[in-house]
Amino acid sequence: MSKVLSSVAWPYANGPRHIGHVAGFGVPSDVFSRYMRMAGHDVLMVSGTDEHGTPILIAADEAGLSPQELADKNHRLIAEDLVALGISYDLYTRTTTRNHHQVVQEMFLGVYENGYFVEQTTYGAISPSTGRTLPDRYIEGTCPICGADGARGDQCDNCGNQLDPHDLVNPRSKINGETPEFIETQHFFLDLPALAEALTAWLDEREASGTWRPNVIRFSQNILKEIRPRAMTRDIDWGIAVPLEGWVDNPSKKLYVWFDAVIGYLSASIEWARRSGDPEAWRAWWNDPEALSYYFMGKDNITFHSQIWPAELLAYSGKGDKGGSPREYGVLNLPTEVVSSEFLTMEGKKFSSSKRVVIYVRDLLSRYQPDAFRYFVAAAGPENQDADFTWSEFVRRTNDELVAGWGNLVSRTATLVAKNFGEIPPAGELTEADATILARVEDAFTTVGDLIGSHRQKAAIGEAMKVVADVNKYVTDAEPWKLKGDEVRDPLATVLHVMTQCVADLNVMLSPFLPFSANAVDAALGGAGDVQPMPALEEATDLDDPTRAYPIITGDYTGARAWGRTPIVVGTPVSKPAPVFTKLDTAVVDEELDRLGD
RNA sequence: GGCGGGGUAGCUCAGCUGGUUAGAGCGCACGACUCAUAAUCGUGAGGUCGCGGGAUCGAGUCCCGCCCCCGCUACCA
Repeated sequence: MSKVLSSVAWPYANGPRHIGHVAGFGVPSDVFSRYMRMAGHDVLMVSGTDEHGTPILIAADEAGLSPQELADKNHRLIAEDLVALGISYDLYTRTTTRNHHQVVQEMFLGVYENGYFVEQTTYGAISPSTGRTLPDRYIEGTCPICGADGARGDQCDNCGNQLDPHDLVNPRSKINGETPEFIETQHFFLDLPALAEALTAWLDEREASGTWRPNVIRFSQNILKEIRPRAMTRDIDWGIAVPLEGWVDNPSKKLYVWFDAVIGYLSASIEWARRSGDPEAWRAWWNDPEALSYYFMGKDNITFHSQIWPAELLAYSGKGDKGGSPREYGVLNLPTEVVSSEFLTMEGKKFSSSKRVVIYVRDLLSRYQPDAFRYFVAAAGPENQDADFTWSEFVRRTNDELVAGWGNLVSRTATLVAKNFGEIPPAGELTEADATILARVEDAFTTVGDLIGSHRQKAAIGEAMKVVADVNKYVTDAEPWKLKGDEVRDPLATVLHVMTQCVADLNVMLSPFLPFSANAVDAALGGAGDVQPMPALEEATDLDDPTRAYPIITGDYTGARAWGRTPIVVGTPVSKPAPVFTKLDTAVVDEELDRLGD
């Protein structure tokens, strides 16, 4: 049994999340975490809403809200969506808590005292009307190279050249059209070159483990080659204050959102510990070198998890070229594995809210079962390469695989048992076919478990579904519906017992993927419906500010079923079940396509 | 431009360090069965593995060139 930290990417609070987001970090992290708990590990699963940064300000301005009001609104929406998906966080919190601010400032001071911050004067754009940093991408103008209009500050889409915003002809703000002002400004840069050697050693060691996805490790090593200092502060009035004299009271200098967001993994662990009653409990996952940590995200976040975050941890721990020693948090663990998904597209196109090429989590779950979506992501998601979500494929996967394959096996098993015995019958002497299918199903725990443990969820659920087909075949061959009469009462009981055991096993095996229906199937077989514990939304008080409350996601997952066969109990009453999965009318394909923009 | 990924049956995709007649699911055709949300089981049709070269006894699987598609490209989050 190991301590396993399950670190899930922090959804950004500038709006509700679409299914592409949760396909990347949500479903994979939950499948993994549920499985690891069942396998006996001590899992701490944390995340939260990322609420700082320029896009929040822009979205708030558009909505006529303050940044905090906008973040409050979206944090709640996002948290509700994640609960509805059944993502089993131990704590899902947010970055505007007092606790998070304190932890981020402590991390800053640790890095600062060890000498890994260098103060530099830079030349940057600000909005004259607000005084805020104007990021490159929010500046547009005429390309100085090809003369095309509409070039962005970072790059011209017309000629493809990398640009400096200052070189643009007639630069203007994309936010309000005003002409940006270029000013000299002081910032703290994280001295990444001084950490490059330690980062390289860490990545080499991780590569040697052979567990990282090849594209993630290669991309990470690649960006290391061109490593250079990066500014960790911004001219902005929304964010976490820089905890140094002359800076802390400056309302227009804040820490860069990414500096603080990745620290969320640590601050959420600490918040969880404080709420659990043992404020030091988080250390078992962060200070013990034996503890494992897995980070789940979409590929756009790789840089921040395989470079910036490890660099912050190394710098705080005093493990770069400049040495140093940690402060109160001690030496902190680096990621065991950065598990990145590729991207999900929507009907062949990139998700785009403005073009209405999108389906939000909330809208999908208002019309379809969460497990149908979870199944789609696990079976056909962007695990190793970009994957396309289409409504016709979603309907097909649901109807032909979930309903017709697995749901039907559950249904025919429970019905046969209910009709013939009304309870789980005892097994008599096993035939070779009985023994073979029982062994086949039990062996699959190892195969499927190993695949989930190595983040090959597509292969894992594919293998489980193959076993479902094998059990269906066993039933067809055994023909229990032909066993009528007292003289075949025992053989009938045996077949139904074996079927029920196989279904119960498969239900446990599929439960990390399909937690809601796992509980329904368990109930259909006369169980308590408690195979998979579920997360809940709670209204929590800020630990350091009694006047403030916010929703968190938490849960008690200690009751998760063990990974492996649990013998069914003879005599358990079983009645004819209602369908567990809803078959979809193929008309929904056209209905949903009509909702999309062109 | 740079980096990365991908182009394999109608569709979605497996094919690890090269080796017998290239696989799965779905779809399609035919058959079996009827316990089951018309679900299940079997059989079959269907591919010059993007294009062109190359080294090899032998390549979808290695090397070179080319053509398409997608993503990332760091002070955007």
